[in-house]
Amino acid sequence: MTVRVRFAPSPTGYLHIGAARSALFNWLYARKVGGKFLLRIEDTDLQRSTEESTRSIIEGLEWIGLDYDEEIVFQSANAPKHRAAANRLLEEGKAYRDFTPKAQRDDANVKQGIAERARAHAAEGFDQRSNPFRDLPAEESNRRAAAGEPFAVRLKVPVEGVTKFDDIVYGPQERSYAEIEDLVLLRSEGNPLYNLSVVVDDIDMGITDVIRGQDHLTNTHKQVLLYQALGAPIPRFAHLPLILAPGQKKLSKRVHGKIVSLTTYRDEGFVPQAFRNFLALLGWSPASEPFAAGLVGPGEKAPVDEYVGEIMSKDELIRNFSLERVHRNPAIFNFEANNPKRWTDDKAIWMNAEYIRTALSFDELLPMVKAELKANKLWREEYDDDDREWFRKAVELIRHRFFTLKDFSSQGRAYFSDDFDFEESAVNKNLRKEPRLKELLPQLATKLESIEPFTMETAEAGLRAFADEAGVKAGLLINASRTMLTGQAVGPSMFEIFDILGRERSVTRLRSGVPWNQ
RNA sequence: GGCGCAUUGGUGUAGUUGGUUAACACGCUGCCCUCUCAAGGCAGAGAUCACGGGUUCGAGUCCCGUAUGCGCUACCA
Repeated sequence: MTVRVRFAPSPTGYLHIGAARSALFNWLYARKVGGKFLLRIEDTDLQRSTEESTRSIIEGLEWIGLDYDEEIVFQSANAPKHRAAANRLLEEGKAYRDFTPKAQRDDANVKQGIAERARAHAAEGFDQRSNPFRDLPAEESNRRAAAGEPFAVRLKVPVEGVTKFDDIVYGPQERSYAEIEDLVLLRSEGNPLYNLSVVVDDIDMGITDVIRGQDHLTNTHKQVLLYQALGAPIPRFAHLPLILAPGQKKLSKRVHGKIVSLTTYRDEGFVPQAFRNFLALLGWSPASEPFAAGLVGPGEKAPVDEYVGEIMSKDELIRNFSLERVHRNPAIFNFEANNPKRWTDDKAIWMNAEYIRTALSFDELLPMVKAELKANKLWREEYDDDDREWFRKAVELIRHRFFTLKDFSSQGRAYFSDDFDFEESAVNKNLRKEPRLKELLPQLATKLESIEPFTMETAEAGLRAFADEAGVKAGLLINASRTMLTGQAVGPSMFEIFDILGRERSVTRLRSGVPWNQ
């Protein structure tokens, strides 16, 4: 049977990186086994669901390269099916009407209220099967319903027994019916609830493998009960460890802000391949090669030089992926809220840099750099045309020290525009500390103008000769030139900068008095 | 409170029938390279494998307990 998996987010906000990771694992699994990856938007909570959020989910998946098969399913459109399923269970006596008036809950402390009630129940030896309407005769139930009395529909969970399932990640799971309440299927207003909707839709979509967050592990028992009541085959389940904040705290937008949203990474200049690679390694890892290949027997140490790298392309990720190697312990997303250098996980930033400088080919990198430059009005059409080779050379020169795509328009600005800012610290360090530079640099410019031909080598020879004549160290002129030409104290080799900027722009910038006049 | 899940350096992880000095990546420190900053190369610090018992000649690996964290315990999803 063909594997069919789904990613089923509720569109109540940005796409959380934990959800994105779930989507990724579903997708990797589907691609690995030649199955189908489906997308279902769980928009049953009409108050909280927004179209904007749906859009951001779809954009997020597209950005990170997860393509889905078949049409998107909107859960709200299936409400009639969910109701029909509940009514069928009602008719078959597997569910019942609960005429207890709906309890009012204040949204502020729901969790706390639930815990308190549960504690009270436990203290008095509460029986989950104590609902007085559970065994109301059908005629009376029908009569009261017909009379317009509001009711919720609950599943009639048997008094004795256990639900069991084998989780691919967490192993065999068992839960006594005594631990499971008669869950509500339909609210008194007639709207289906989460567990019912999920199960009915998963059956409807022919889902064979349910891969989702570990927060649903105990819910699964309720869903197994529903599959059984509905007479449908039970899919395989694989629950994924949660992604937590430092200190093992829940990663939430309210306390952690934009760091949890996938789109943040797009907006902050992440390469999608890099972020996908990073995410894949959160809660999963490939078998290290010596073990995978059987090169190392039990008890033997794996030779270090056979370690499999962590930088994996889409195909490598798919080839190596397996649900069996997903971990059970939660992964911590490491970052420091008040440290701009570590606004997100170090390793994510490192991996992004790795993609920018080496993992990506120039052709793969080009469209991203282009988009970044365009967004900052630094793109010129000639880069795609007459200046194509120059542009390539410039990008190859600077990409090796960048961490995000944004660096191309900030640190890299001086390569693409004559209108760039001088960093105060660079000016102080490389220019102001030596007053003679104000005179020397224009003289250097004149010297460079006389050099024929103007190349990396001749520029270097010219500069060094000029330094000797002037009786200063070459390093002084080199560092000063870097600041004059790029506005910065750091960057590529100075002679490569001369070469890439060309004689005319180099000379003009050396003569500019701008940094001194600021 | 009940039930469930987890626990290997700061972080992500490897560690496949229990077997010598617990491995790799990120981060950190130092050195080399050098016109700066990265990158790269080399070296290093950092883990009594949550804690306490038990089984065993031997436990990160098996068993029990404790602690901590997380999840579920909703007419939320």
